[in-house]
Amino acid sequence: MPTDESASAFSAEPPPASSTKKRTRRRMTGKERREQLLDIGRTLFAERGFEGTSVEEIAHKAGVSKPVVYEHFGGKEGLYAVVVDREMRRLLDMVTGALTGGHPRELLEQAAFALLDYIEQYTDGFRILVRDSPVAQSTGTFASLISDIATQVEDILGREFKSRGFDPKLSPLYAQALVGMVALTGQWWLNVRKPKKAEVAAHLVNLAWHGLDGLEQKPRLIGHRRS
Amino acid sequence: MPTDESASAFSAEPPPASSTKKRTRRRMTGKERREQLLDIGRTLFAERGFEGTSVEEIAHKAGVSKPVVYEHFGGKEGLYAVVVDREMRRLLDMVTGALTGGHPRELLEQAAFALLDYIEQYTDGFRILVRDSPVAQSTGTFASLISDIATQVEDILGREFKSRGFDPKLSPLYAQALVGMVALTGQWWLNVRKPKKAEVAAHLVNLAWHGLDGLEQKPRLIGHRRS
DNA sequence: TGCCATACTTACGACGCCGTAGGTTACGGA
DNA sequence: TCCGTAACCTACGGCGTCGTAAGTATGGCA
Repeated sequence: MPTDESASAFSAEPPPASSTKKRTRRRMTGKERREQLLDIGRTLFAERGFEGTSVEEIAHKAGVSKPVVYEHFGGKEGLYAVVVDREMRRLLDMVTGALTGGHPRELLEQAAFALLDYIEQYTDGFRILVRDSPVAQSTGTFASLISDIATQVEDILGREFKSRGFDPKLSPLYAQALVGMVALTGQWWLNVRKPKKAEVAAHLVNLAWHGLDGLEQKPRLIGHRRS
Repeated sequence: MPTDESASAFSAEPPPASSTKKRTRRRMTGKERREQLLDIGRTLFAERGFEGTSVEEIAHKAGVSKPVVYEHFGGKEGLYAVVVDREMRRLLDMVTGALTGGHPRELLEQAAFALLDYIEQYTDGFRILVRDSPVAQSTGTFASLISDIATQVEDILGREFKSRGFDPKLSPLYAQALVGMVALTGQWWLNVRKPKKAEVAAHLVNLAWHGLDGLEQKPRLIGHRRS
């Protein structure tokens, strides 16, 4: 069950020492170690939050001592910043990359599906993005990074709105609403895993597109590409 | 600007000592102090999170020393638990209390409006509910308390679904989607305050009811009671 | 083979925070 | 006016954590 990308190619703990001789621990290149620390940090931040995670623990899980972390990132905040930055990039890339197709409904489908994809593939990253950043007011005054993501999606809606004769000033509102819909449902789905992802996506699009009034019984995705 | 209810009737700091004689500090009854600590705790937890808040700081802001907090709540977790419990009660009361009217669309309107109301009136409480709980897996495996709230709303949807011939197994999904929609939008709205609350509610209901396809240009609330 | 940059360590100082032991003050009633 | 109870305080022990100073091993390359 591939929960999260884990590039760490080696066991974090030193090998069980089959021989009496103390097996000299594998030495990584700077880059390798850096990536490994990022992976571990992401995992820990996701499950304990920023303040709840200690540098010592990160270092320990990497089978390494504290100063190594300081060497690479200058501290906890540094590491966290890089983790968050990468996840935001990734999510944004996935969402915008999925926005193919001209029909607005197709766009909606792709976006929703991409977000669910991200949530499934990079669960830890998603958990971090949903939490509050420690250095609040960094980007502005947004409470959650996800809310921030939504603002980057709103221009897509804005264009659509304009072409339909709606007030484009409302696009941020609707963007937040749509993202919130998918995000919270995704969060819930992570713990239930009951309907399959594609089915969840179909229902979400069904709701977003037709509304409660025109709800269909057995919704199907139209422009569905990847599994 | 009444951001949050703040029952604290006295300044937290001791009076600036106008005379040379050390002005003896006001003494509260147990109940008063308890409420005051809850207020302060709510505020601090909202802005710094659970782990980021220290008992010392809470006590200090109350113009009191640490052991007082321990006397009343037995520790940080105790205080936090009470704060969370009260906020969940409050939100739930407001939402369920607003569910009057028979037409499903009216129900939706009332609920959405109530949630926005709560967000506006008890901002700090909302911020706490949106964050993760420190003792995760306490209620189950839910990441956010809001998600938990949604599950308590789903049976309303469930009934409606059954009467419409939809699969009631899907009501949790749609409940999460609807709550997520309002919650994230509310969070965003807290920092923008651009359209008025009633207008936001109208648009949200518009989206939830008609969907993107049947969007109306100037939505109006129907069963709108209080301001 | 020997050098040396780079990866990594042990050890420590300082600080903040949790939680408690035990003493002190105010206040209301007899 | 005295006394008991409820509200509150000072002072500490202990722990975990951050971040740094200074030294050690490793392995590629001349």
